[in-house]
Amino acid sequence: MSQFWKPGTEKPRLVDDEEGGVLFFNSPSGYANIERQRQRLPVFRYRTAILYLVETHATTIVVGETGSGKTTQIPQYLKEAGWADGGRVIACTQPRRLAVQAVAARVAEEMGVKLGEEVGYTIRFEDVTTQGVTMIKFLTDGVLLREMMDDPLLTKYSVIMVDEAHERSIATDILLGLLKKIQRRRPDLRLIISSATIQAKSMSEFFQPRKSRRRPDGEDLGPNTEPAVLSVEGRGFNVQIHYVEEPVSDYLRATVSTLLLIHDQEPMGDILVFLTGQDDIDAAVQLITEEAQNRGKNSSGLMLVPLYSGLPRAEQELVFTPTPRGKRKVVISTNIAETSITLEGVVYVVDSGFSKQRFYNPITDIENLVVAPISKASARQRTGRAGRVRPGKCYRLYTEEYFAKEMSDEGIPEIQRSNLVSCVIQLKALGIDNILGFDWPASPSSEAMVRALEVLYSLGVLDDDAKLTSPTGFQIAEFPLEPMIAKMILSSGELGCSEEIITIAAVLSIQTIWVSGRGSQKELDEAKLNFAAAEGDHVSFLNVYKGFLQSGKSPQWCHKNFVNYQAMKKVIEIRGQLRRTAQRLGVVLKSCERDTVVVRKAITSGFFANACRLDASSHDGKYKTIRGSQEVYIHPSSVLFRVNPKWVLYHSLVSTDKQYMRNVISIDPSWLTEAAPHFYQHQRLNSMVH
DNA sequence: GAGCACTGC
Repeated sequence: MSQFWKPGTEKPRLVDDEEGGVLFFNSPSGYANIERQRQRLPVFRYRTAILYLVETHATTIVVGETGSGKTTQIPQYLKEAGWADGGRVIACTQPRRLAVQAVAARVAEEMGVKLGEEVGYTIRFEDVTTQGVTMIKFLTDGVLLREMMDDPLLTKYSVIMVDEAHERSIATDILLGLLKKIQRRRPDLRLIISSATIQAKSMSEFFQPRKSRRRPDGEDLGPNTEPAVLSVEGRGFNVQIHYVEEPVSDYLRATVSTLLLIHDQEPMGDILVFLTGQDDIDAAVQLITEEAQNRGKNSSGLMLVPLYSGLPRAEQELVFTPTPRGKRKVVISTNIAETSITLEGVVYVVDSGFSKQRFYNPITDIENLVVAPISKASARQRTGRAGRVRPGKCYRLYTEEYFAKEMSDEGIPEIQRSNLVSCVIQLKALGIDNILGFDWPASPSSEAMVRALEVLYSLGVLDDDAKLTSPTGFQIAEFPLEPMIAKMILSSGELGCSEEIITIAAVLSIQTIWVSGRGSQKELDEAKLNFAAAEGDHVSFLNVYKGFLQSGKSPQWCHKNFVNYQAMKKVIEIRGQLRRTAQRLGVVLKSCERDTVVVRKAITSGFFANACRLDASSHDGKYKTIRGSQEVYIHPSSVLFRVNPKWVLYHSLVSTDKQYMRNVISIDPSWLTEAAPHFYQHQRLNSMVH
């Protein structure tokens, strides 16, 4: 989301909204009354209590609702109480980059200091801190995990506050597990776990010491290891909740009619609608437009604004344009508006009760995106979006009984829904050898862990004892990339094509380099053809990158070629970081010029497990994976679509009605045995070739 | 000839 705001620019003003989201703030606040504002926050009443608990307890869990002020105030209280004395640093982690920047800026302003001095932040590509000067440091939890690779005990921090712990992202969960471990070695360290709701109980159980030591009076045994729990009320307005009386069969139609009902009967105020994805949203916009036309004049005052992350930046920013007088803004959004973006002025929320969620099947090793019912916690979060400026109303398109009896309290933590390859290598690199016995806040399935161990073993990252190999395993862990991509970079050094492979790795790290939503699909396809390489998509990426450089990194060139300029800038940035990492690890930086064979061999060294063979008996482009004989097809967006080479490698699978391979190259099967003899025994492969 | 919830290093 960093496209919304660049540090150092003045407008629009961003303010932390206590949920890691960002609020665009209209009226500038005066410096004079900052102190008074701070004291009006609900958390202020708990200042002494918080400081006392942190002083006396190893772990303090703060349950703070929206608008409590915990994120901005607690680090300042800690600093005022001396936790940053003697060169120590107070850390506060956030799940998202933009939240890190916004909160740091806000706290620096409240303290009247220059951002990057006493108050700083670190996110990937940006370290706005000064060593020896910065006392309060905001950072993404991913960055803190990376810091642990150099300093496993995080010795420079006196207090670490993990904010938004209820979101249960993979990085947060790994961090919590590791911090619990660190605590035993560092009695001086204090943890604050900040969570929005109910999870406090399970969180408190997690931080409960296995056997509680008795503390004889007067003896200093360090802090109490029992976690303390403190609740701070929020400052949101009351939101009235409406349920449907009967379950709805078509939530899209129900959404549209609810929306029009609100518009007809309720006073002015913007509406926020939660749907699942782009398809839903586009369909809803069309339905509403048609319905509004049918109904005539009364429904003409709607300003429909779709919102999802795939939308071009300019269109995303439309959600922040002030609602014209006499109009009612209707933002139709994915989950992005649940946590990442906060909209000012929303009074009505329509909640479909669904969102798209990732699920991972360790047996097939496939991640799937599925429309699934949301949790109660999610429903409450969505509801809260209506009470930011004045009392609001939330329309839930499910019954009250369903909410009470069927909905789960919390969603399944991300770590239990994901492929664990990156997560396992990170723990291994931090010296956690017993992955299956690691104390997780929520344990992933052993199948998923075993599958990750297998993949890492086949990549040569782990040895027979499941220990990180040296140097390969340690080197791969150093890269901020999926291990299979990192492996491909290491091999490229030996094959003499690291410059090309690093470009490919950077492109694969971002969602897409193409512009979406401008012009027709046909135009985009034609534009892509200019860069198409017979060898496949990865080689085509190299052509785009080359063209971009030759144009002098021109935005006009991008526009003409349907290439996303922001994405290309990101590619350059990531590429730079990967080059520096590669150099540090002794990977020879070299270009292979036009030799696409070595490029594809390097890709094969990382992705050999994703090899597929064209099924000769079928004529519809059906492939079979070598590993599991699964039926897969080349995605129509690939340059190899309908080309159907006999042997291919894919980067990832996306499953809809069929399993589609995305980002595909053609290979020679002999490269497979060359790259991974242990994985492809000769006999087996030979029998498939003939 | 079709589809990409959302983050992060």
